[in-house]
Amino acid sequence: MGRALCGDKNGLKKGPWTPEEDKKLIDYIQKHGYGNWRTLPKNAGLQRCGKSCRLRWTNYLRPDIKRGRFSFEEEETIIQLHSVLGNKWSAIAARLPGRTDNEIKNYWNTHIRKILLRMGIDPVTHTPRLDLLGLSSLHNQYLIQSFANHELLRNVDQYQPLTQSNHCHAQVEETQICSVPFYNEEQQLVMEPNVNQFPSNFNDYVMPSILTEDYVPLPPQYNYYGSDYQTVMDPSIETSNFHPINSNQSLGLGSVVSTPSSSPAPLNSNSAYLNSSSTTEDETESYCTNILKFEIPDILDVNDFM
DNA sequence: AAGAGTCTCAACCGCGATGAT
DNA sequence: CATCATCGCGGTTGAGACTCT
Repeated sequence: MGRALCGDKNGLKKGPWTPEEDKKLIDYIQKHGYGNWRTLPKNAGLQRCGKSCRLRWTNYLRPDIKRGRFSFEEEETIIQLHSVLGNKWSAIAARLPGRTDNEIKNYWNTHIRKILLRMGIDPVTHTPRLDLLGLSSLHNQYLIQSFANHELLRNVDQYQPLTQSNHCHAQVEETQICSVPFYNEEQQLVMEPNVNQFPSNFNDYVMPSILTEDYVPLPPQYNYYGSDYQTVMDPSIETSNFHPINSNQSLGLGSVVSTPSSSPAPLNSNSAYLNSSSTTEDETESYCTNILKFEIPDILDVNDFM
C-alpha cells in the first residue's frame, strides 16, 4: 500500500524542532486539539509531516509528560513489565503515567539493559545468561545475589557516605561475595530489618551498586512500597519475621523473588545466606532461574496488554 | 587544552494494524 | 472483499553532550 512520504522528499522539514515550531504546534493543538495528524501540520503552518508532529507532541510537548530521572519504582515497574510484555513499550508506558514509550525504550536500552547484562541476566528473557554461568558460576551467583539485594543495598546506602559507593563499584569487578538475602516462612525474600545483621563496620561492608548506579539516596522515611505500607527496609521494624505485604500487591523486587522450588532445604532466616562454597552450579542456576520469575501484581493486569 | 571514545535521547524509518470507502 | 489512508509501534540512527586520556 502506498505510504505518505514524510520528510524532505516532500519539501518538508526534518530534524530537531525549533522553539518556534514547538510553539506553533502547541498553539494549534490547544485551540483545535489533535484530530487529524495528516492535515494538522498544514493547518498549523508547519513544514512538517503529520507523523513528525505526532511524535513531537506525544514524546515531548504533551503537558502531562513527566521529565527527569526515573524513580526506583518506575525502574522496577519497567523491569517487571518487560519480563512479561517484552518490548511492548507502549503497554509499559501505559502503566507509567507521564512517561512515553520512547522515553522508556531509551531508558531501557541505555540503562536497565546494561545493568542486567552486567549482572549476567539476559535482558530479553530475564533469565541468567547460561553462557556466563558456564564460564563463571561464582561470578554470576554473586551478580544474581546483588540483584536480589538491590533493595538492601539501597538501604545500606543511606548509612554510607557517598564515597563508599565508589569503593563498591570497584569491588564489584573483583567478584566479592556480599549477600544477605533472607527468606521468611513464606519463602519470600525479605531484608533482615535488624541493623545488627550488617557488619559492624560499614566501611568494610562491600556493597555492590549494580542496579544503583543512578541511585539517588531517598529520604530515610522513604517507603519502598509506597506510603501505605511500612517499609521492609525500615531498620526500626522489630519483627524479624516481617511480612512485607501481600505479594500479589507488591511491586517490589523483594516480593518478586521467590525461593527456588527445587531447593532441598527451604531457605529461611539467616541460614539462607547464599554461600558460594556450598552452592552447586545446578543450585545456582535454579536459584537464578527462580529469582527472576517476577510475580506480576494483580494491579498489573497483564491481560490488559495482551 | 584537545582529541578520542562513549553515552544519551530526540527524531526518523519502516512496518503492521485499523478504519473508511 | 479489496484498496487506500492514517495511525501507532518498535527498531534504529545520529547529533550533541559528556567523560576519559
